[in-house]
Amino acid sequence: MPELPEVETTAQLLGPALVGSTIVDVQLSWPRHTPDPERLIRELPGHAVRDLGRRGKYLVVGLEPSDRTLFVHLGMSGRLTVRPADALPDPYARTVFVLQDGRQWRFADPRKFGRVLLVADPEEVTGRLGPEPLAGEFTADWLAAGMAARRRAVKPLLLQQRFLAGLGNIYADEALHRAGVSPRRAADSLKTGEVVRLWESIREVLNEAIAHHGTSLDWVYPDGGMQELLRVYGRAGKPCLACGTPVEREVLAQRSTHYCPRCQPG
DNA sequence: CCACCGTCCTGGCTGC
DNA sequence: TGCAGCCAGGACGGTG
Repeated sequence: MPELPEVETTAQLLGPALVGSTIVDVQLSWPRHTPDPERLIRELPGHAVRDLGRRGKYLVVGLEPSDRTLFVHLGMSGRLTVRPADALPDPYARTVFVLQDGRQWRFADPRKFGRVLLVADPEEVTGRLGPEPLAGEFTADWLAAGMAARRRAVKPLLLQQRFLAGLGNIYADEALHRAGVSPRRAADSLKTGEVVRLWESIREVLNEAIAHHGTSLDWVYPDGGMQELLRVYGRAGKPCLACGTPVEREVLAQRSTHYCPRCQPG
């Protein structure tokens, strides 16, 4: 998916276009995107966008006058755009929020793995998420304690959103490479220095990706500039940028995993 | 707690 | 050129 940096980029790009706009209609061509389509159609119109934020990989839309919250998860292929009233239709626009001035806020999602959720209590969604990697709550000490309590391999642990919110397959691989930690290492086997390096690497790679508007993905962010800065993801067989050893790819926990066998031993 | 599998979906790429 | 098969950024639920 779109991971944390891509969602953050989306929130920053859409904020100026959406904040203050009122939603007057909701059109669903793929109702399964949302658990209760009729409720969405009934309750959302009339609300204005108060603010736009992000939590983990969710776009968080604060609404007024009621204090309901709209969450959008982009899944694997979701893309959010705001288009003029007379824009050509998008065959992949599964949900269209029509704004008062006629513009269309579109959720296009070819693979249909995305989600749209309207809730009264945001905790219904955020309560199942681990800490924000870029917030103060995510400290090296917290990471060390969390890892020490888990025996599973470190990469699948980093992908678990209830452990830490926002990392996906690309940035998990990148963070582990920067930290010099093998994705297969048991979480509780990392030494303190390795945990600290991993903590720094996670924050570094996410901040860098946000600065470059995320990574180019087929359906999502064709202009993301992080693509060329990836060191292992998608580079199987190519030399590690640090040591020249060919990058390896293997499947770990059902996910393709890229790493340098020399920089990330074990 | 954890490894592993299936499921939800479609489009693009690869190789025959 | 055509096309079947394989692959993909996520996440959940079930099983052992």
